[in-house]
Amino acid sequence: MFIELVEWFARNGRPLPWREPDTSPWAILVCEVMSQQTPVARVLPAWEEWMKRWPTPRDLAEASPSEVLIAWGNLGYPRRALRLRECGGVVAKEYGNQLPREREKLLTLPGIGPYTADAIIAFAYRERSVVLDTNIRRVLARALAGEELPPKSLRKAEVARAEELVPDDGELAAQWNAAVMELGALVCTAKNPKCELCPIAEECQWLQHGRPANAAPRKAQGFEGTHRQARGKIMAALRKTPTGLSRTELVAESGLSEVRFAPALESLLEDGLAQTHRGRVTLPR
DNA sequence: TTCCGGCCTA
DNA sequence: TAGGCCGGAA
Repeated sequence: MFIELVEWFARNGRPLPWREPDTSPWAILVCEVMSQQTPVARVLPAWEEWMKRWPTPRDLAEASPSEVLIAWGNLGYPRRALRLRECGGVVAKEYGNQLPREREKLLTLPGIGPYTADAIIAFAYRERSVVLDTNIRRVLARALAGEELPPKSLRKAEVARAEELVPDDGELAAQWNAAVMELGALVCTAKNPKCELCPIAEECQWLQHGRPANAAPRKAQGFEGTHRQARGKIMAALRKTPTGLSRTELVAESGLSEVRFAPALESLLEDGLAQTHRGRVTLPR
């Protein structure tokens, strides 16, 4: 399985700039955080500009929150932009501006959870780690367990199953993780997978069993999204006018009704994504 | 309109 | 361990 996947990756992997060997660990961290929520096509230009502007953790930490939020633009989930900046501050102060390599230390950094820590260990430091993002989880669920999709939350058994496949050698482990992830992104997709292009189709339990649908289909998103959407509209208005707006102007600019506006603004203030300043609402200074 | 995701909180 | 957080593609 290793050879098939790594050879497939060598031929079919996308030439993404952060895969260049001279990419710094910090640049890879930035890319991972951006990619947590956003398709590669939109991360690409944002990452290029971001790294040119703030090449090291300290550079980012020294920028103001409002600058950072404006540069983050519409990448989504702006709390993560603030956490990334805080993360830069911790790395600058506690680790001499060098991203640590130990998993336990990475996990203490703001905005860095198990997936991102493992991805950094693999892709920045080329050391062995068990990377489990949704792409990899889906590929393994299909190939090994014959299931269409993995469960929502990670169980120990799933980690153990993945662990067995990761090579001992760090460089080979990094290649394995990258190859499985890319297969999930390009071929073994959630919908309409291209099994005819899959290098491990012969071994895939899911394909051999006729691609059965998941036992319990994921429940529909329903009616949510309105609050998040309202937050997004307010953030967009604040990015557009960094000098700030009166509350009345902000209601108008966001196009929200008062009943949607009020709780959304309140939650943004609580999250530190906005602040009030002499009767005006602004991005955090 | 529906779908996607890693971190964090409760 | 489930649910909230964002925006754009399909």
